[in-house]
Amino acid sequence: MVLSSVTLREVANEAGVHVSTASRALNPETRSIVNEKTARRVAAAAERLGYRPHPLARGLRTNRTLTVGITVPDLLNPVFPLLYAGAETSLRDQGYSLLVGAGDDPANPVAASGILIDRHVDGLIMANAHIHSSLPQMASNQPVPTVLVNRTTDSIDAPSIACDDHAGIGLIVRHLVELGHTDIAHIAGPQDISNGVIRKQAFVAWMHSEGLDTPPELIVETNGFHTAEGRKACKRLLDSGARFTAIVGANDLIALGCYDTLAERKIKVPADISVTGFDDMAFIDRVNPPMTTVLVPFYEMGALAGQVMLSLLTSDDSGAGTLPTSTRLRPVLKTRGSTAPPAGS
Amino acid sequence: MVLSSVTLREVANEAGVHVSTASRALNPETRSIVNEKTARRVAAAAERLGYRPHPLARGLRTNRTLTVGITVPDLLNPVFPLLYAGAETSLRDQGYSLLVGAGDDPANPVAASGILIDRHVDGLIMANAHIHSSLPQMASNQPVPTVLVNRTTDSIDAPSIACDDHAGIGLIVRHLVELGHTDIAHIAGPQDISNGVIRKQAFVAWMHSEGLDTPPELIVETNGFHTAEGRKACKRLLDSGARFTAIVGANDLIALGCYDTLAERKIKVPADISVTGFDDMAFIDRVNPPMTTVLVPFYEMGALAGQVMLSLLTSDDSGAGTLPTSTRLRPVLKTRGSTAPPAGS
DNA sequence: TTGTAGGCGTTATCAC
DNA sequence: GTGATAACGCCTACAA
Repeated sequence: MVLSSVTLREVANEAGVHVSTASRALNPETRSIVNEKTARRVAAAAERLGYRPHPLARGLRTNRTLTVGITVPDLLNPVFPLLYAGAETSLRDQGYSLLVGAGDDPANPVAASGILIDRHVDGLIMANAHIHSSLPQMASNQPVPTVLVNRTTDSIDAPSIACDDHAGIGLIVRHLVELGHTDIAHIAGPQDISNGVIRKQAFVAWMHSEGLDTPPELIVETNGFHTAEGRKACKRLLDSGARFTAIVGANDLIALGCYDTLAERKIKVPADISVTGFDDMAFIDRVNPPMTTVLVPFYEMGALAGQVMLSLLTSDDSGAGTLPTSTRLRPVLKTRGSTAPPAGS
Repeated sequence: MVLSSVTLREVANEAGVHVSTASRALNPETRSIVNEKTARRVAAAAERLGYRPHPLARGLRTNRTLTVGITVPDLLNPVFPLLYAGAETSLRDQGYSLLVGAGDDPANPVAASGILIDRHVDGLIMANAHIHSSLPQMASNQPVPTVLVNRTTDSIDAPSIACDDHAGIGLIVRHLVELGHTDIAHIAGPQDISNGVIRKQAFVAWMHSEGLDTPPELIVETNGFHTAEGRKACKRLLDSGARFTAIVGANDLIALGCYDTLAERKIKVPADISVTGFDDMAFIDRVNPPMTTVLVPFYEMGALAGQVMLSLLTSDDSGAGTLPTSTRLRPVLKTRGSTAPPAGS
């Protein structure tokens, strides 16, 4: 239990030593310098008085806040709380707290991170990068140690952790082809977001490698990974008059939007048209019909991002020899009730 | 864009004034004391240099961090990100940032808030209170300004914002009675959480006021508002051999657990048994069957909690005349596909 | 091994 | 109305 605001000076008095000795005794890094016995006396005094170091005073002095910022596009998409939980788990043990910034404005990608930077976070985990996002700069005029997660971009030179979207789309396309589909549509995500681009490119590539065609009218783009965008895009697809028996959604929410539009038009999933998602977000296995999708390990991505951040934060040579690694996690196909052989077969 | 670490002293130099004058000129509270013209000169210099006050230095001096902690039981339940978003919206405009603490350990209710307190949050929004939770204490040995939200407890003397659970259960019970149900079971939440207690009591009260019986075997309790708990409780209910045609779940997740157990036993919802939830969490309208539930305005609750917190934080007389208000927001019945007249009618 | 002194950037209390 | 000075609590050369 946290009790009173005891200062280091009081601990020092209680232990009969001077402040600096108390400081050294309590700091793991410098504990070795101090006499074994006095160190224990100080520790005991600190314990007895319920001493808690003042984070602001310490931070002002050390120029570190033990705080890491994490920016996510949208907290209401359940995958991002999951990502957060992963990162938090990795960082909490080392004494770091997470400060969340939510927002997905492409025009002002730094908006969410700006407030975090102003608060002097020691590092930044970006899950909302746009392709042209630039690395926000820190008060010290040096870039904040940054880790990209979920989305990547070449314009930020930072370690990145993401899902192997190319492979994921491959799982989906092969699954549909095995079911007998040949006319497959794709509702792509925004093309200023890496996931949107990669999944679309992967879709084309895998279709071709299966010997299938990808006519332009069967690929439509959205302005966001949201249900409403999925609804609109699905309408465009249907209104184009093009024939297809399956829709590959760029993520689960877009695919959910397809559910809505198809239901509106009395088109049955999967009897008339198969629909697939991407992410395997919470509860997507319980919608009607349960959605065939690809699991993206968001929790693990977050946990890994946290660990990479830790290694960035504790690397002695700051910036020089740190190698920006790029990790791609393996997706897993989740076959459920939204896919079936095409009507004609 | 945040650029360099310019200090107040540099701004003062640039403007040709002393640091203290610069401080006063930049602080809205004290701007009036300083000469109109020099104030503008300082402001211009600050703007030109891209000055950002150092939050740690300021906080160390003023003993305020412009940070509010929010503790939630479980970020993976989509209602809590919603709550968070509401609070964040209210507080951000006033310059406050939110620090999240997640956890729901009844044995150590302060666990989640402890880390926040240690970081000297200016206030605490508790959404994870247990009935016997005590008010965590601040470093200053004075209680942190606290707002209870979502869950309440008498053992903490703080303003509270919650849903009118009693009324909500009334909506549910009347709905089921109108459908013709008379044998209605309740799967209650944990009885060390206000929502669990109130909803259970309300269930009994409303049943009686409808002239219906509540035999003890038709009321089972869970250890948490989770799907797994709902599954287990539903099994106990069925295995008791008692007859019933409807289950009132203490929240949506518990009701989802019922879906699972009932499906396992080939019992159809709502044909054989009707099931209701509580919260109207995201996507619960898309499960199979779409769940009849009661909407709890979590976003509004969060926003209100943020505003109450602001008034606590800006009240001049600290603690003396502040009246702990208690607000109950109105729930809304959402009739969907998980409820129907009982089989015999 | 321990004590001394200075300063991180800001605000508040003086005096001018 | 403005300037000088101290202090918030902590860490860290440097000196002893």
